[in-house]
Amino acid sequence: MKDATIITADDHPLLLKGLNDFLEEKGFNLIGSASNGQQAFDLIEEKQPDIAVLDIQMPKLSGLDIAKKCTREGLSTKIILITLHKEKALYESAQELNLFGYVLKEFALEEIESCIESVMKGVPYFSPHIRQLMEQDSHLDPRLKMLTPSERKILKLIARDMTNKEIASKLFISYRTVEKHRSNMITKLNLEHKTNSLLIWAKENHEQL
Amino acid sequence: MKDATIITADDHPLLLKGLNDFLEEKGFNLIGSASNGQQAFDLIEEKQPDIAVLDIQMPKLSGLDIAKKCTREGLSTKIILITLHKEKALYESAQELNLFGYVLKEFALEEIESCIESVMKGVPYFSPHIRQLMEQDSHLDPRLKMLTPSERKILKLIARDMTNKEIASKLFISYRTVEKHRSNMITKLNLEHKTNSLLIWAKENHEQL
DNA sequence: GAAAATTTACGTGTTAACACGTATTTGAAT
DNA sequence: ATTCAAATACGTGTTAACACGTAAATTTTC
Repeated sequence: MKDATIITADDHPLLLKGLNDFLEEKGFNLIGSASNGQQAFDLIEEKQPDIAVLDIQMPKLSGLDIAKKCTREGLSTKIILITLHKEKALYESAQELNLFGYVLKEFALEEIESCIESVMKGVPYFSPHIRQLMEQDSHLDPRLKMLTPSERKILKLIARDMTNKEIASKLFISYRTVEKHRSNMITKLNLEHKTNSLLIWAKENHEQL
Repeated sequence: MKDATIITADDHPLLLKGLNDFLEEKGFNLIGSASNGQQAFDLIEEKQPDIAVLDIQMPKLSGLDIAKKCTREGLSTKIILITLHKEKALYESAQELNLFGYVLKEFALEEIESCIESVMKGVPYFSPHIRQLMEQDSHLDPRLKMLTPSERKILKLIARDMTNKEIASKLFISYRTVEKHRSNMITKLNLEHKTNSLLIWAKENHEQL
């Protein structure tokens, strides 16, 4: 069962060593390893492994970029991403790309093992941890759910440093409308009644918008 | 020479495994390992190792917090920090705390080995990489050097969401003075002449302040 | 197809953040 | 002792961001 071929890639040598050591100790069939995205993709093309365990953030080519290229070029390598961040977008695009797993770096080693073993059987594995986080949106500010679609759109533009007038002309609406949305959002988000509170909030929370 | 006692701590199991495996392969005298900050500090107190290799970002107690506590409690353990980010503040506070080394996660394993060996001899080790980055301030916005001390102080407070009046009363100066500093900073930093340009800039660049 | 939510928009008023000029004081360097 | 940068502060004016109320048009939902 453990004869499925695996390659790994990470730009952090320590982490890569930890991962490779671990896989070898557990008897997995590790056939290659890369320290950046381009190398990783070349390796996948050359060796056509069954599984590739990739870091998301790598110089030149990210793990996600690699997943896209593999899909485009019809490579059947199943991809497991390892990352520091819980990004919802990834989870959502898992179906479109050949993403078979998604593991956080802080997870226990057992979880990584489970993930690889599951993927070997062809069963996608997304940790219960992640499921929970994603589906409950528990890491998101619950107040965000109070906002309507238009409000959200405007909030994103605020986070991109646009003024009410700029937003208004971009969206072909009156700047007074934008002002109103802003005011409503401040109420909904229960922010301090200071002049730039919304801009500040948008800047600080732009990740989750 | 390699009989100096070492403990390690990191909340990412893979990285911790990589680090520990590496140290043991190289024949270092690894006597303990922790997976979070509190555990790490307890371990240092208990075993009083010569060297502690700590991740900066850990739950509960960060690597820097641990360094502070060790200094306060007179522990002589020499601390090496491992981190993802190049933070200037760390480099600057190295002298005050018992920080003996500072290594980026993307560094090669050899560099980590060099660092530990150097610290064993009592010689602080800050990678040439980091030196270069820090001293050239190449990653810093050169415009920051245009700012005077007072301006910088105010800019930091702006980044902490304080209004001119709040800053003024905190610093016991007139809010008009703060306004003037703000205006001058906008000119010096060559920002867009929009109402919130300085707040935006401060928010986006608060890391390097 | 009626009810509810959302989007659009304005009137009116307040405050914070800026521009630009000017001016005094202070501390450090020479 | 003088010079010069920095810190302090005000006058005056403009603009952007908010509060709060109101209200019509549109879309969604049931």
